This record gives sequence, structure tokens and C-alpha cells, in this order.
Amino acid sequence: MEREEIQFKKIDKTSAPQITFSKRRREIFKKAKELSVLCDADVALIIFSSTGKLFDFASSSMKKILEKHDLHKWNIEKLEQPSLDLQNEGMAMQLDEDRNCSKLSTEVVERSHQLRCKRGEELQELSIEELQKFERSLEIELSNVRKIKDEKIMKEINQLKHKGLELMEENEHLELQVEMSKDHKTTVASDSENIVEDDGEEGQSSKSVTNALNSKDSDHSYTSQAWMSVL
Amino acid sequence: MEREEIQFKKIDKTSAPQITFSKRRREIFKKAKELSVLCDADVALIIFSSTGKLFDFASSSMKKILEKHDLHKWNIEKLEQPSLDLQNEGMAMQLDEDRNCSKLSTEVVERSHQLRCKRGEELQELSIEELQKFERSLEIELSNVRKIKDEKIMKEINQLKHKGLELMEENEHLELQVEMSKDHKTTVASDSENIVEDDGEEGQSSKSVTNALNSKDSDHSYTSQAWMSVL
DNA sequence: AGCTATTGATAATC
DNA sequence: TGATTATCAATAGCT
Repeated sequence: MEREEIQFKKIDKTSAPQITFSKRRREIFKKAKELSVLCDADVALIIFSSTGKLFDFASSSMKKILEKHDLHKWNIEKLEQPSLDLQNEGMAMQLDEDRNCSKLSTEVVERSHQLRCKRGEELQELSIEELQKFERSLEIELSNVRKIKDEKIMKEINQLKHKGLELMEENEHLELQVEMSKDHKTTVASDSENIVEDDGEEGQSSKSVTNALNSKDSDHSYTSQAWMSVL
Repeated sequence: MEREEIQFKKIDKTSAPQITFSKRRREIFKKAKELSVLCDADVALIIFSSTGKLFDFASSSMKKILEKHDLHKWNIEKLEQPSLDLQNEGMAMQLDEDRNCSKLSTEVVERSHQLRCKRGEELQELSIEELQKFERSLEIELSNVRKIKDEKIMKEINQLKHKGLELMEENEHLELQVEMSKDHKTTVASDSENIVEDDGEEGQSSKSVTNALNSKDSDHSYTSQAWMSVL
């Protein structure tokens, strides 16, 4: 640490770099351990050599320390700009999308933070391996739930669309019958009888909706158009 | 580092602990910086004091280093027990849930790993702050997309349900008309004329679906029942 | 905070 | 590699 640091040149090309690295690395790990023991500090040290090899040390649990680190950074970031969030919290969601988005982001941040804290407290006594496996299983669970939810939603939408189409066709069928019975009245008895037979079978599912007849009729054209746009 | 470490007792209770901690902390950060500069190493150092205060250093980007660290640990873990995964990969998913879960977990792990690598490569040149902000914005974006998606889906489902209900009521209305025109035939001219006027207005949206009439009629009772169960 | 005596760390050797 | 050593940095105790 003498000449090299006094000159504080960038690197050591001429001399053996690996030897210096090994020595310094050992010493800094030693220092880290000393600090954690003597001063009761939680220390995490991660070193990648220039060749990409990893050396790390953690006074307790690496995962725990990194979680704690993230949490601190999170708090700092949150406390750095509280005015913007408070502004948006005081306002209703009638403004432009930017503010809306900011408010939402605040909520998301709060929730994530709370979740992290709670999880962190509950999971402190688990080992690194247990925590990693738990993390994976949570990811799997989440992706499974989402997949199943999406499938069910798409299925229901398609069912609704299909049934709606069937109802529309049935409607048009019935309208045709009404028009036919109006145009021909009782002139052609055989045709109307055939149609009436079909309606008689379907009549089992009919209910009394006569009170809603007038109001519903005015919406009919809109209903059909909306259905067509949806389909 | 003399007497204290030679005695290597746990801590310093009698003397001022904060002073020792501060001094040692400064030195270890200095050492970390020196190591990173002299030996071209990637170093991350995280220290929590006994009072919970955070001090950290990263030679490049803290996020990048931690990602790299996770990745290394991950690879080690993967290489330590490859037989289990291979076993499950060779089997179909007909076994118990544990193996099923293990296989799925393997897949998820692979994907996460790949995603991490890709992201890591693309984002290597961003700063810590930029990466943190990017992370937040991605979380916000994701939650926004999900919220909006869910709202749209629920809206569409409710629309479909509503329109379906209207169509059903309209259907029953038309059925009623058909039955009326069948029962009374032309005996009551005034009533049928009124109804026929309404149908005439609605007739604008009618289309030719006569080819589907026969097949659709047989499904009618099922259609109504399905609709009721959905609603 | 600043000093200092003592010990530890380290680069250049072998 | 590993050990030695000259040199200087780190540090505890004190002010």
C-alpha cells in the first residue's frame, strides 16, 4: 500500500497482479471479519477478480444483508421526494394520467415496502437455501395463478360471446316469425303452425318480463350494434 | 488492530465503540476502493453499524454486482445437484406434485436466469441510480398494465352479461308475441298492430340467418340455462 | 477532531 | 507458490 497507492496509479501491469490481488483480498476479508466482530456490525463483502472469479463474505446471512440494503435504499429514495406523492394523494383521480400514474406508483411502492418488511421479519430465521427455494416457489405460484386466471377469463369471455351470438340469431329468427305472422296473418295456416310448434317447445324457459318490454325495445338497435362491435 | 485482535475478544465495551467503528470503517472502504482500482476488481461492500446505520460502496454499480453475485451463487447451486433436475426432466408429469413442482421450478429458474443475463448485459452501462429508477418504473408499468387489463376484462365481461340479459329479455318478449299471434291469430287486430309497429323499428338490424334457424332452435334451452348460470 | 506509539499490511524481493 | 523484509499504513488510546 505504499508506493502503489502513493503514486495511486491505476493498475499494476508490470508486476504480478494476481499476487497483489490475493494478498489484498485476504486482508480486506480479514478486516471485514474484524469489523463485524469487534464492532458488532453486519458486513457483506463481494469481490469479483478481473478474471471474473467471485469471493464473498457475509457476517450473517448474505441474503438478509442484501435485503436490508435494498430496504434502506428504498427508504432513502422515498424520503427524498415526498412532496410529489403527497400532492397526488390529496387530489382525486380526475387529473391527467401522469398524476394518476404517480399516485398509483406511490401505492405500489407502499405495498411492496410493507410486504418486504413483513416477509423480512417472518423469514429472518430461514437459511439462504430455504429462502431461495421459497422465492422460486413463490414465483412459480404467481405465474401459475396468473396463467389459470387468464385461461378462465378468456374462456368465460368466449362463452359469453358465443351465447350472445346464439341469442342474437334466435332473436332474428323470432323477429322473422313475428313479421311473417303479421304479413301473412292467417292466410297460410300450415307455415305458421310449424313455427309455432318450435316456439311451444322453447316456451318452457320463458318468464314474465312484460313490465320491461317498453323500455327494452328502445335500446334494441344499440344492443345489436354493441354486440356486433364486441364480436 | 493490535491488542484487540490479538486478544480477539468480541467487542469493545469499555472504550468508545463508535470511534473504532468509524476509523475501521473508513479504512476498509479505502481498502475496497484501492483493491478495485489497483487490481481492476469489482467490489461491493455493505456495512450496517450496530445502530442500524447503512454504509455501502460499490466499485461499479451495486445492482450489477449483486446481480452477478446472485448469478454465481445460482450457478454453484445448480451445478451442485444436477442429477435431481435431470431425473425430473426425463419423466412425464404424471408423478406426484413434488416432482412436478421441481420440474416446473427448474423451468422457471432457467427462464429467470436467462432474463437476468439478458437484462444484465443490456443494462451494464447504466448507473446505480438509473438502474434503481428503471426498476421502479418497470414495477409501476407492470402494475399499471395489470390494473388496466383487469379493469378492461371486467368491463367487457359485465358488458357481455348485460347485453346477454337484454337479448334474453328481448327473446322472451318476441316469444310472447309469437305465442300471442298464434293464440289470438287475427281476432284482436289492434293489439297485434301495436306490437308489430315496435318490431318494425327493430327490424332494421335484422339480417338473414335463416340457414341457421333449424340447428339453433335445438340448442335454445341449453342456451338459456347456460346464460342463467353465468349470470 | 488530532497525535503518537505500536502493530499490521504490503510490494519487492528471493 | 511460499517466506522474508524494508517500508509505511492502520489503529487504539489518549488529549
